Amino acid sequence: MANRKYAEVCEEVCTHPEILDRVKPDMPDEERLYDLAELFKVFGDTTRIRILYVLFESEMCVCDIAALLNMTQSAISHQLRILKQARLVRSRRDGKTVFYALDDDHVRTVIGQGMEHIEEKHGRKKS
Amino acid sequence: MANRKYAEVCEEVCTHPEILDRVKPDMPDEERLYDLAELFKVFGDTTRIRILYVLFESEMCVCDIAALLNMTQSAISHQLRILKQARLVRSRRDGKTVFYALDDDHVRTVIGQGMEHIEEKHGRKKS
DNA sequence: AAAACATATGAACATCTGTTCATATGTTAG
DNA sequence: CTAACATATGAACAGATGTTCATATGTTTT
Repeated sequence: MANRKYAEVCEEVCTHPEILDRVKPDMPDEERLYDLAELFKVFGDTTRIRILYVLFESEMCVCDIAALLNMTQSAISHQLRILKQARLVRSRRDGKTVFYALDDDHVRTVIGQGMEHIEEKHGRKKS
Repeated sequence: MANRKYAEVCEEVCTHPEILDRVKPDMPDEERLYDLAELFKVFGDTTRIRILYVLFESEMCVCDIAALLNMTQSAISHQLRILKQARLVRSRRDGKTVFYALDDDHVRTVIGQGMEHIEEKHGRKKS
């Protein structure tokens, strides 16, 4: 089950074994790629993106975020849990309320690059 | 239906109107935030991440990618369509075969930052 | 024109995901 | 201790998503 997979898909004319053999060793572990996809999955939801954007400004309690986004406290809490598990936000408790904040600056960079990509691609009308 | 939403969620003690009023005008349009989430959704799948990583090395035809990832030609083609719609890859036809390549460098930056985030967060054992 | 091949695509299916609702946990005030 | 409040969480439901299968499109060769 090791290396007859090349031939399974298309004929030998199409696949270029030399490329395959060169590229394959450079691929990261499956586990890393899986984790990476999981991370981006976290960014891939409007509610969570909006939460992150809100936290760009300042730390905030669950209740404030819910009010600001006009959503249920429960919904926000569920999403904050996901963001926290992904280490994108951290929380501190102050009495009854829990304040959430961005955990590091990768969040800003990633979202910033994403925004750049969108602006660039949407804003081109000619070649 | 305008501004009683603050009170709907929790009592006036919790929400801090001055924060809300300060943060709200700084939020991007809903449409942009939606597009941004859509973009990251594209990154949020193992198959697509693997495809992008493969294309880091060189342009490649559908068949080669399928062979390299040990997946169906159909599955890869479907995913390439999504990547192309998101302007993350572009394609050129050469006879019967179609070659795909990364469309710009935001891809590298975003994935790079994502990787950094993962490595950093996984690699911390002490405070 | 027909055969062969690389790629694209529509429909169907199973799986995953986000919200809601009800309720539990944890903290402070009385 | 009890009431009040902020947050967390489990179950359930609806909608989104990725793969497979069958088939269509497009290109080259004969």
